[in-house]
Amino acid sequence: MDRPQEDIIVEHILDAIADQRLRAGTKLAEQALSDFFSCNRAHVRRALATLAAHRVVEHKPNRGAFVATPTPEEARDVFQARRAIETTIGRNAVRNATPADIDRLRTHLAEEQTARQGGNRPRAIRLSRGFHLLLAQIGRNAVLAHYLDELTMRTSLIIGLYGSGGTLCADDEHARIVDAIAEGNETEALELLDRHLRHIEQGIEFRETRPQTDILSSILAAGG
Amino acid sequence: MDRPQEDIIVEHILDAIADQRLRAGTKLAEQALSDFFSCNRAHVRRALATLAAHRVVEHKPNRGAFVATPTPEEARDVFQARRAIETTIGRNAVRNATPADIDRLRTHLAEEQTARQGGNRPRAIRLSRGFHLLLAQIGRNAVLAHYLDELTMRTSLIIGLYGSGGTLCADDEHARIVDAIAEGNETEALELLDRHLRHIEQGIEFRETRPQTDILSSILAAGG
DNA sequence: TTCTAACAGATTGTTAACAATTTGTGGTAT
DNA sequence: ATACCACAAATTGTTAACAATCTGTTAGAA
Repeated sequence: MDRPQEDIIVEHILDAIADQRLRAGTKLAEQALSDFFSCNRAHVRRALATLAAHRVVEHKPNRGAFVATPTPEEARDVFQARRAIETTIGRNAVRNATPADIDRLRTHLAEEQTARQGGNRPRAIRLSRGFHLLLAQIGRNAVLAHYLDELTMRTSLIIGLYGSGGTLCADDEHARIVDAIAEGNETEALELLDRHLRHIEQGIEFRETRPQTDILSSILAAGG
Repeated sequence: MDRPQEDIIVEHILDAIADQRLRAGTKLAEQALSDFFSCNRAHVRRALATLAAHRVVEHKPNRGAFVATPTPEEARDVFQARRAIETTIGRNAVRNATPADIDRLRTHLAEEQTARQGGNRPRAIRLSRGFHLLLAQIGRNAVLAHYLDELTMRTSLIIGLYGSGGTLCADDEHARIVDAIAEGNETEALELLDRHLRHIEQGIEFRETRPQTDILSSILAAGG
């Protein structure tokens, strides 16, 4: 692995953001993080620099690092970027998907449904995001996959900020996308994917946001 | 400004990469950088972490940081990602372009032509990239603009590695794209943009690459 | 000559101490 | 009661020293 110590911090925080445990605006105090990860502040500071470069953390001089708070304009841009990127990802997926890939997708769908029916919302959120990342993996373009990874994390922040109560990918939409991919019906798959993304976007509603005062350590401890 | 010291280092190195002064594989020694920027190594290390997150620097444990060396597969992915992103950027540009924007584009084209005819290759490279970034600015999607910024820098590295001698955006192609935008002809503009990007990609040819032994300080000193 | 091993120098990695800034608290005056 | 100021605590920012690792050179043996 690359620089294990720092990468662990980065991954841990990214996971917490993706899972909507860490919410927009939460302060990421250096001391708290270096305590939690049993490392020194230099590691934490570099990890925070990395996270800031990924645009999921904002750095305020002399005030510290905070989980990014996307503006409504940024939210709009993120969704448009997702449509642009996932259209190409979807096309790649349709063209590259092997039977084994279709199996992986269907297995994933089943897990999603189980989590949803079992009322396991945190897991449903994670798997819902995982579906989109799985498509990107099948599409076999690492650059687009990486950008989608970033965008889905920012989407998590946006939904946490502006989403109505139960905002979540409808998994019957996921299922229909898989059907279209399995049939090799590119037009249909891309149409469904685009509509799906627009549905997610429609589920958000801009409103005033409150300052965040969550306690960091308990949030991070909840992670896998 | 955010964290001036570090951001200066990051911007300086990004500029050098975009301008093809810093080539793939060049070692970025911490001491050399902290000497050049008159700062301490902690700043340099955080700047390098940021650059690594942007995928233009690779970090090898205990060996140091190097300008990234994109593989042929990565190059292919970068170009496909550019087509995906710039298609949406182009559409936004056609729809949002004001007469003032068209003026800016035409002014830019003139500067490009001057640089090219005057044999000023470094400036031609910078302006050629600038054209694409200007389109992104007119498109008014900050997320896509940022990704394009990253992708154009990676394109610079790719062309530096695998480009045939005079690989450069043909500026008559740029001019025709501007014409289509000025006419509001979206289909034509997007078609031309896509073809333009494919032409750039066709100008590269994968071959073995040599280890790089450039001297960092003189490269950075050449920057604006 | 060629290969190996040991050493010295240079570079990266880690840590702790100190400085500067902000934040919260308590007291005082209006 | 409220506004304001001063002080203390906490947090971020900066720096230097030290440890670990790698690189290149030199000497010696096959």
